[in-house]
Amino acid sequence: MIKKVDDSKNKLSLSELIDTTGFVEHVSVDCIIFGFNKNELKVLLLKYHELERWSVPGGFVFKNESLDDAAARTLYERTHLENLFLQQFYTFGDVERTDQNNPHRELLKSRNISVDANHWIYQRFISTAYFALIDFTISHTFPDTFNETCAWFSVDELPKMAFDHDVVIKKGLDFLRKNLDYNIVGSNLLPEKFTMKELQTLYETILDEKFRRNNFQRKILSLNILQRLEKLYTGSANKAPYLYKFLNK
Amino acid sequence: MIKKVDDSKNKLSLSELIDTTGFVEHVSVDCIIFGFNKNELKVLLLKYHELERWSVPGGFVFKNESLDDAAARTLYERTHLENLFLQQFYTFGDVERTDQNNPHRELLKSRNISVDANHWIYQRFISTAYFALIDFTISHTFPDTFNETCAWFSVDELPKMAFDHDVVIKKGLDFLRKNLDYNIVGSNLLPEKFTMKELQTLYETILDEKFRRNNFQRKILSLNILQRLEKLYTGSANKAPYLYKFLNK
DNA sequence: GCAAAAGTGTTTTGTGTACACCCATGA
DNA sequence: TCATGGGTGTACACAAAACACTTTTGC
Repeated sequence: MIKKVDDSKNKLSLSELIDTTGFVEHVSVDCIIFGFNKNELKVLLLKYHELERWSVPGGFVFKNESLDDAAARTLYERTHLENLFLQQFYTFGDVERTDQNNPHRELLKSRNISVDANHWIYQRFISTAYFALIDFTISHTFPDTFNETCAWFSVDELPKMAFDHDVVIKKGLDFLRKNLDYNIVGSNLLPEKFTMKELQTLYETILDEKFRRNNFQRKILSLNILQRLEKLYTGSANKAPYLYKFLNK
Repeated sequence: MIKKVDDSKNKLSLSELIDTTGFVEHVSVDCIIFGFNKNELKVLLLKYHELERWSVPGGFVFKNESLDDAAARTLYERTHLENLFLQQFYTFGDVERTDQNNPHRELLKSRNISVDANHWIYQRFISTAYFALIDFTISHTFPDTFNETCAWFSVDELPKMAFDHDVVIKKGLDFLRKNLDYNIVGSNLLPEKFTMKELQTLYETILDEKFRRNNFQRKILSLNILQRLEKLYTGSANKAPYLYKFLNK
């Protein structure tokens, strides 16, 4: 049914990927990686070299592996990122969801892997989606000589996406907005030390609304989740802002 | 592998249930049915006659069926309830979740259905959970001569549950509380016409806290989601309360 | 001294809560 | 006319929003 090819330079080869002995068929996990940089909320997307469509990192679930573990594992395998804040937010299970923009066929063909036409890899996936939050400033350490390309995209300027991943991202962003937690979002998307203005811009970006400088500061400080540190002198001709860190970090 | 038995009195026989030709293996849906009656939030649970454990209605997913449709279908098959408000809230995927209190073995044995020991029905299920909200006052129309017993239980006095269904119910209740929508909860859990006091008791029950009569009324009315109807004369020696209905009904 | 940006103080507005009072109902 | 429970009005506390002013920084 499956003709294996030499694909050993990859951490997890595609022929292994579709070998069903260990995987739960028709089930996958997807991870949206959110990062924040200069007024923009970004997502980290992957693209196989030979394809024109981008996708969020994800993969299959082993039969003896929990969904949460599968999310963390596939995230690591495809980005080398570890110990991220990961949270499940929705499971996508429409019948047509993998019909559109399904890159599996061309991907397997271009690699000379022949798979039976009615193999489950061509059928509908029930996909449980997670989102991860990471500090954008350490993101350039990603391995970009993987078997795929990775790049950051602004959430409102997504490229051509595989499957229904544009819908997945939209829903993930909705979830992030509705369940906004000052502590979790701030402490995972910002570097360890940050100014009040950076924190404010982060929340303004995610929620897509503006706050008053002074009222925002008062509200955040009243939550008692920040520790005030030294001042940050940038050389500009104005009062130097304090740096802060989250108490739980 | 599977020895069929005559089970034709059931809508969906167990032998069909474990016949894997049409189902996605290792995947299921579960539905928590919430009902409200006299200061108590209840869940509708099912029990096979020969078993000691109760479970929420649920079932398997056809390969050409969406998760949402599967939830609605299994709910109908096992309770004959249709067109309910149904919402997905979480997908449970821990490896040990179906090890504990798994009734499949004894159920199949008692019905003389022999299934291979390593059949997927004995393995871990990835289960997407939904909750439904229904008007308790029409609930007595359920068929109770099904192939199982069904009964209402208070959410804080659950019987011995199959699998991890107690955890599923707890998480569903949490979701309901955190995402409380006055419109959705009220218009699905109450009869068409209701008094302000009934509405208040509903919210007090779900949120497990008390409100002031007058302040609650003001707050609800300010949302402009209710239509005031005629008064309700009960024969008691006090001012008759207005009846209300939701505008979206 | 000046502009720019940060920090803090004060006033106003709005919402939630507590208390009080009046009204309808049937015995 | 009385007890009971429903409806409405008002006062207060607190938080959010709006506005104003002061402080720091480098030129």
